[in-house]
Amino acid sequence: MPSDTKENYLKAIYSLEENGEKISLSALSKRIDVSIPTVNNMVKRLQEEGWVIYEKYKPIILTDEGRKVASHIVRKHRLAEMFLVETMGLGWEEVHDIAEDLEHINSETFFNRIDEMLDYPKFDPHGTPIPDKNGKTVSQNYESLSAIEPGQSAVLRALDHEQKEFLVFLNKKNIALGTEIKIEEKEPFDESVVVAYDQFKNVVLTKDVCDKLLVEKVHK
Amino acid sequence: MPSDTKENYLKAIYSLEENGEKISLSALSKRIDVSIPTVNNMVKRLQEEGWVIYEKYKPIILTDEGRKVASHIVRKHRLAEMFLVETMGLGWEEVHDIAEDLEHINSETFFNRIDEMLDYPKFDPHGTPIPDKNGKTVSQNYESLSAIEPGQSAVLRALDHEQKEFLVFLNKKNIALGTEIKIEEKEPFDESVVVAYDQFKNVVLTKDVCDKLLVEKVHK
DNA sequence: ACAATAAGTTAGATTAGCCTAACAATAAAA
DNA sequence: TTTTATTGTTAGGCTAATCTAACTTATTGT
Ligand SMILES: [Mn+2]
Ligand SMILES: [Mn+2]
Ligand SMILES: [Mn+2]
Ligand SMILES: [Mn+2]
Repeated sequence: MPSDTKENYLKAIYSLEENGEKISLSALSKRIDVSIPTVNNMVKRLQEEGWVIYEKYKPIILTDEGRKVASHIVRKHRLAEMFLVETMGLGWEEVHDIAEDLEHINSETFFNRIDEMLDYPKFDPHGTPIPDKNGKTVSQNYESLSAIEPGQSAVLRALDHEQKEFLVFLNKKNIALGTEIKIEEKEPFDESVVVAYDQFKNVVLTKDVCDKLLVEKVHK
Repeated sequence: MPSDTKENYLKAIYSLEENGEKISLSALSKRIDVSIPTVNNMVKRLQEEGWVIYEKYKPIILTDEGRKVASHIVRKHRLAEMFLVETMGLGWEEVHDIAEDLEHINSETFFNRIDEMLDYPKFDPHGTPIPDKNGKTVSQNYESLSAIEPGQSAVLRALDHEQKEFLVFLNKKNIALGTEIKIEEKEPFDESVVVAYDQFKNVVLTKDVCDKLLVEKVHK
């Protein structure tokens, strides 16, 4: 088993892969906030231990073993987040940091029980899919709210960032997963939109926000 | 804040102090399973950082700050154990190892919520007191089952060891906290006892086991 | 095609936490 | 009171994970 540190590297590679971003040393360096030489050195070690494949100046690839470990960490992270929200009643904005620690807990018993108590959830509190024990995730086919045309409605299904500030912002606006949002108007100048949802009308959302809201179009 | 490693040293010193054992480098070394020179070196560092007081060839003492940190770790450990048993339904024999990891989680929110969900428990699943936020513990005044005379009864209140094998043994014997045990007979030769409890009669317990069962005498 | 920029590499160093081997001090036993 | 056993100390070394400074290779824009 790799150390917690190595688990974090594998997880970071896995996430970049999940988002279709290119996996360079510098991308990794930014993601885990560590100097490039450090990443360079660590990736070599991960390679020696069979978790990744890396050649000078080429992108980093997870081996099957590496992907298995990484998906297991991600699974534990997302199960933990779900547990913290559903069973313990914490807010979706406060669970990520705690899950960063919980994901490294090494106990099948603990996570099996969480999985069972939550009735085998497929998504975490931010709508992100939870990998199963074999690392498989249900594919999600959402589009960004920015892609929805005026007059159309869409249901919020997931977020593509889980920064505390963003989640607190959504709380303040009373937007949650499942909220049906109607695009009333689009301002061409700054690409902001006017939306309506639940009892709220004429709410303005910037493009930055819309980009991060992953929705499913409503066909009426 | 000290590192997880340092937290473990402080916790070990705290536990030895709690059991009234003398706190030497070699005792610590055995407790945390690390060489004596390593402990020696670490204790010096803990001293520099103000967590302990140590002079060559003298016993180690926690500073107020050190005791505060240590009791907080112990609090988190025991709260975690209680949560794993009471809320998650794990057995008292499987929670210690998981709690060894959970105790280092750094989230007031997480542990406050656990404390709240458990309705502010005073004892962990093994009957050991949980320090409050100020490090205070309710004093327990139990005696070992070995000290109970034939004909007398006593209620099991706590254990002074929580090795998995011991707890599994107690499960097999159907002995739990709260079980009222009557001493029927004492064998002088090997100090084993014959006891009765619930529907069970003529159960033989060795002195080794009785020593570890902390009870409260029943006055009838 | 070439200069500028971005990305990756190498070397050398540091800190935390651990070890063993050899030695010194204290406490316990004879 | 010596001897023996326990306990503590010092010295020297190791690995994991990090850093900065200086340099090299690749990519990009003109
Ligand atoms: Mn998260
Ligand atoms: Mn999440
Ligand atoms: Mn425990
Ligand atoms: Mn316990």
